[in-house]
Amino acid sequence: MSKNFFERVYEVARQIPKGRITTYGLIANYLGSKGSARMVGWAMNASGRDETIPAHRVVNRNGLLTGKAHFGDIYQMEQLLEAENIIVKNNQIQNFEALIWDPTKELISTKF
DNA sequence: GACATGACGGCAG
DNA sequence: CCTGCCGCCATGT
Repeated sequence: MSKNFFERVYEVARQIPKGRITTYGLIANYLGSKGSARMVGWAMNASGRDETIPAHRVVNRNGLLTGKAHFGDIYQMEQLLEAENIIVKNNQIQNFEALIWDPTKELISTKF
C-alpha cells in the first residue's frame, strides 16, 4: 500500500515543532526518497483533508508559501504561520533559514 | 497499460 | 543573476 508513504509524511509533518518550518525536500530526504520532493507535496495535498496536519509549516526550499493556494483561503497559511510567530512577507517566510527544522538532523527516530 | 499532471529540487545555459 | 529543462515517484484519467 503506497498509502503508507503518505502516513510517513503525516507523521513527520505532525512532529514539526510549533514556530518552526521545514521543506518538502527535507521531508523527502528523511523519508529516503531524496529528490522526490514532489511526492511530499502530493502527500500534503492529500493531507489537506486532515486538519491535524500542520501543512502550513511545510514550504519549498525557498521558503515560499507555494501551497497557500491549496488552503481554504490564500491567507490562511500566512495567518497560521503568523500565529506561531513566523513572519511572512510576500508569500516568503522571513528569517526562513533560522526557522528550518530538518527532520534528518533534528529528528533522530529511526522509525516509529 | 500508457499518458499527463503535480503544494519540488537541482543543474545547465 | 535569472530563466528554463530534466529528474523522481505516486495518483488520476
